[in-house]
Amino acid sequence: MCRKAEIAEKVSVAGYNVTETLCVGKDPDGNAVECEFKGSCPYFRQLSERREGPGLLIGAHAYLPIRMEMLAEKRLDLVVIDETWWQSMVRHTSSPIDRFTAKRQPGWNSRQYGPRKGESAQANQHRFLDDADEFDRVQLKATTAIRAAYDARRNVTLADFRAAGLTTGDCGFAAGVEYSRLGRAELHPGQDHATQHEAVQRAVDREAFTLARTWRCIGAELATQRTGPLMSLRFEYDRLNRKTGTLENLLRLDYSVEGLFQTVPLLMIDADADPMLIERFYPNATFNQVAARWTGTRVRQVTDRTGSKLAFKEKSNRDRVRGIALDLVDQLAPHIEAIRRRNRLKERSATLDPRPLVVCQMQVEDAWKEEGHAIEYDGGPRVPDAPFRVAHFGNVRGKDDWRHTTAAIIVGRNEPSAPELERVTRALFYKSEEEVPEIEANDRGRIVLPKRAVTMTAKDGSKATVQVSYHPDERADRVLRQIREAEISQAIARVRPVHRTEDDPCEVLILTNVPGRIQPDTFATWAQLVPDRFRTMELAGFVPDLAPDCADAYPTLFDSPAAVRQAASRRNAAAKCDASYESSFYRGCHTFEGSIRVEYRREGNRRGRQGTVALRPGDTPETVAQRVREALPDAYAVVLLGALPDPLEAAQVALDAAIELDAYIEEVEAEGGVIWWRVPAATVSLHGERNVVRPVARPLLDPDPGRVSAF
DNA sequence: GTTTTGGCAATGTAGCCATC
DNA sequence: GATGGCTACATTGCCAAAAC
Repeated sequence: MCRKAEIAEKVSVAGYNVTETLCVGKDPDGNAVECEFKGSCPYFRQLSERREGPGLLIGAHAYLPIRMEMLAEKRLDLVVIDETWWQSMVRHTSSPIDRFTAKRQPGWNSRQYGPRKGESAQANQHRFLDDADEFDRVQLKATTAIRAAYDARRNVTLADFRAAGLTTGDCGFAAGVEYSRLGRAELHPGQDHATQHEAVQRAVDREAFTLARTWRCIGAELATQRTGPLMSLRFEYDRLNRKTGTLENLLRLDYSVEGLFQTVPLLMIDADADPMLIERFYPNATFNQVAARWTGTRVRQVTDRTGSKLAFKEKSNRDRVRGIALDLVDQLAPHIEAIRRRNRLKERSATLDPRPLVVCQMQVEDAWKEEGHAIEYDGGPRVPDAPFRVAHFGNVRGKDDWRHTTAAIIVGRNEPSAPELERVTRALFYKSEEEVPEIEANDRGRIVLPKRAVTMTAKDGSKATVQVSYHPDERADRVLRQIREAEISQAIARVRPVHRTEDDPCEVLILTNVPGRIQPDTFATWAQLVPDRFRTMELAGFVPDLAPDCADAYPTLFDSPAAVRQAASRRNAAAKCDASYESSFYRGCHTFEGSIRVEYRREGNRRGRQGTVALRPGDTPETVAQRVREALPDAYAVVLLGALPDPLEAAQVALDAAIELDAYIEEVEAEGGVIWWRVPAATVSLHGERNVVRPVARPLLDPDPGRVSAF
């Protein structure tokens, strides 16, 4: 990227040769001079490399509208444009109305009024004076139309300008006069960045660029058959000027610049390409669809939450999203751990990082930072403790850091307001014959996008009807979808689904009901995804068996022991049998996958109480006991029920225990005894088929199951 | 050393209320 | 109407002291 890109574009727009003005040229005295950054300029490096033969030039989208010698079309065989570039072509600027109507003269010092071949000094001066007179006449026409509309507090229309006699030709002439006031000798490559910036800034101060652009926009719209308000030009009344602290009435310009490379073969690669938007810049484009197969990527989408910006201003909703993410991280933990072991030597590489990616609105990312969560965000330092990585909408395009992530969670969506959407659409299509209709304010005076019902179908055949906002104008609606839906597909594309295999799977969770281009495998509801309070305790790592202990350990989740009981009762009502099996099974086995049973006592009650603690890598009896005491500071005499295996071996131990228990039950039943519950078959099969040579000799219901004290 | 008993922690259900 | 949060109330069951 050029270090003077913003100067380069202005210079280019003014019709100057960018290379001669900024890169390599002559100063006013005719001395050869060059840009201070030329030595480190990737542009020039690419240029010199290319001179040696066929080559490849790489530049940012910002170059698309800039005329540069190196990018002259005759020098190029093929231009390739990647991803959504059209947004970099939209511009907005504004200037005080009275600056546009103020009396001004052409710039005598500009190259426009330099002596021409065979032109006498007198003829030269006449040409200047004639232009000054002509500019006065043109300006008067425009000012008449603008003043009338301004006094009536309405937007100026094309009919107003036509009635005043203004033509497209007038506007082109006036734009040239504005540029003449830039001055010629003020810019040359020998100046340092600051001096050039100042020179351009002086021109900006003189509003030459803005005023010239204003004429160009008016001229372009006058060339249409429309008669209504201008699409590119609006009055803004009583806007605060932050620099001066005064209120101003402004002419606001929304327009788009034109893409170069119209005569050279051009290939655009864009998964979300919209033909109408591309044809706006490249009318002769043809479109080819390339089908891509995804394997190993499972997509789930919620159908009952939109995920607006407003919704995530609520901390409770941000917490719920965090809960969903942590839940998914927990479910994927064995997979993540296996990848980490495999990549142990390369774990510093961001690309190989298996931790899930959460893509959210910027405000959510900022709030999490502020709330002090361990968070690793895109562009920030590595935070190994963070359970997942975070990036925000608008900042994920083209990035490749999440190619091997195990999951992506897309949180909410970015939707522009109706007026903003209309501004962008008008900017894109200001030269077209059709106006962009504007949405009227509702009863409360708010301008909001209407909604319509859209039915989505998942790959599993299930259907969901959701309310989705849209714009009645097709162009605006396409722009809306480019901003909203395309950003979601871009976020999903970060996990590189096309390059995945069954061995490198990825779970994608879309937490918005906006239907995108990507068909989900299945739908989910918000309630299904948000962990309930018991799951939240599990994710926190310690689940006491007793309700009062739950309430004490998690005061933010439960107000009282009764609340725990009630919640448990309701939860069990939904899956009564499972809960009984599970709790019995927990109690029967000393260890379960990734967790261990603990017993402890609390002040004021000598009775032993139990709970389950999630194991972390490297855990010892002391660290487990410490976590119990962190949750319940008055807990003492914490013991672990059973030995503490490596968490990764815990599953094996649990399987042994389950098989052992099953054998015991069969034995009891063979002797005519009755046991009212069985180990659920799913628990045994969960860990896969495994040959067990013989059950462990130790009786399962050993009254002294080898307790390990933490003290 | 064994059994009984009182106290109370823990549990489940019913029902009310607020919110979505 | 569904859901989630709470309290009241009756019942269950555990622990430890008391009684045998």
